[in-house]
Amino acid sequence: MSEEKREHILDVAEELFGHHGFEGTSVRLLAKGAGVNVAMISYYFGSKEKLFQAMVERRAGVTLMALKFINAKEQDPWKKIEMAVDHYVDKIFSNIGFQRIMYRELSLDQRSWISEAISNIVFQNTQEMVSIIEEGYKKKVFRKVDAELTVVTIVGTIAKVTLSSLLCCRILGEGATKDITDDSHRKRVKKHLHDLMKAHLRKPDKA
Amino acid sequence: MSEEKREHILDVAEELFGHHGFEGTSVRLLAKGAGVNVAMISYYFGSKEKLFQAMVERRAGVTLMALKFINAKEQDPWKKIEMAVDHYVDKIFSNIGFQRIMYRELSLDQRSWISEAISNIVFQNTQEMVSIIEEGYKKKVFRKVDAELTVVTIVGTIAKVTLSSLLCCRILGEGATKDITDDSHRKRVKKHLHDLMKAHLRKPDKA
DNA sequence: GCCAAAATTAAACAATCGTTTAAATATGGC
DNA sequence: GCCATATTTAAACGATTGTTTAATTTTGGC
Repeated sequence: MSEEKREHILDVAEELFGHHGFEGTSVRLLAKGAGVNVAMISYYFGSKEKLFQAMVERRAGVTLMALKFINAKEQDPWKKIEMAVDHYVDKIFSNIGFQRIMYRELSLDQRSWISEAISNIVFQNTQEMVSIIEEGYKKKVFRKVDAELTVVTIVGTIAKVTLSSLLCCRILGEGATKDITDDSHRKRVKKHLHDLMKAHLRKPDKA
Repeated sequence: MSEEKREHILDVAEELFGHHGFEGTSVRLLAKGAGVNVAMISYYFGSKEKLFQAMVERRAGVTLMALKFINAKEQDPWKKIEMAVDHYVDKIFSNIGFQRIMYRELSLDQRSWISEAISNIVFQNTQEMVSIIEEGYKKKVFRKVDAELTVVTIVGTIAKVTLSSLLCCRILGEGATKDITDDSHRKRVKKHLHDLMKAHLRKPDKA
């Protein structure tokens, strides 16, 4: 099979699985969406579940390397946190569909091996973020906080905003005209998280 | 139908929908789980979707009243925020299954009327929390922050922790022995959020 | 232009889906 | 104990599920 056709099917799969879930997306709908015959899904990928797996594996693990790169750089923890937050926000906003699939899958007990794979990815990313915070302790620029839950707060905030366009636009209250992918939302989330982390990690003024 | 039997079916439905999703839970599985004949689901509730609706409506809207009660009390905003956070944590930790169903449904384009209903509930709760923060502005005890995203941060943190037992226990790293519902997790999340909000909302010391 | 391999097709497969039917049983007022 | 109503049952309904089959078309090296 041509590589571009395979990629096209995976693109369509990500789109449809994102909107309707795994069980809610039939093989016939996938085939029609990709403009191929129903039998081609089994022919190319083996099964619906293996197509799902291929779709997950295509996206997974890319974030980790970027985080490691940020963390490896020789610079002050404040800048690192800021860069990591920006990277997270950009990454998730650029892959909202896949983001929703990941967290939906994590909350289900349906395909445990995929849940575990996703869990591994998220866990490794979290650890990388934690090590940034811990470096801040050592360099005595951050106060002691609950590092793990601080990372959860960052990721959780972004995940919540990108969970639902409908809800996000109502809560952020910038009119229904703007889509969730609008740049203003992205900037606003970044600003909020920078502000939040600055206040949260700053050492108290010695009185 | 006896009220207790109806409640029992709804309990089982919440459990199964929570673990396997709407499309992943067959009517026959629901019936077997509740110990009734398959036909009884249609007989009692009309359809699988109406059973789902009944299950959602049973839980929805209860949180809002409690929040309004907290907000109505005459006391300082710091105490209100603390109480609201505690209430949110307790509420969500006590209904993890339903929590997962809500956010899963919000991220899907499958049953739009249910998504809208859930969106309404979450939005109203958010507004109530925002008004607590805004009262803090007026009383000049909170600094100006992005109130809406601050609420998203609180809810997002709790949602992320309760999303997956597997992931939560790995990130929080307290051994696989402890379940996600363990009291220590709940306390730790409360402490983190109290600490976070204190740092985030505190007015900077005038230097 | 030929031929084996790969790709694509429509049709059929058994299994399961949500729901309905019609018969059997249980219930409660009289 | 009788009868109308409500409940419960097993069986069947047509539709859709994911996958396979077998026939057909397309492809690329020689």
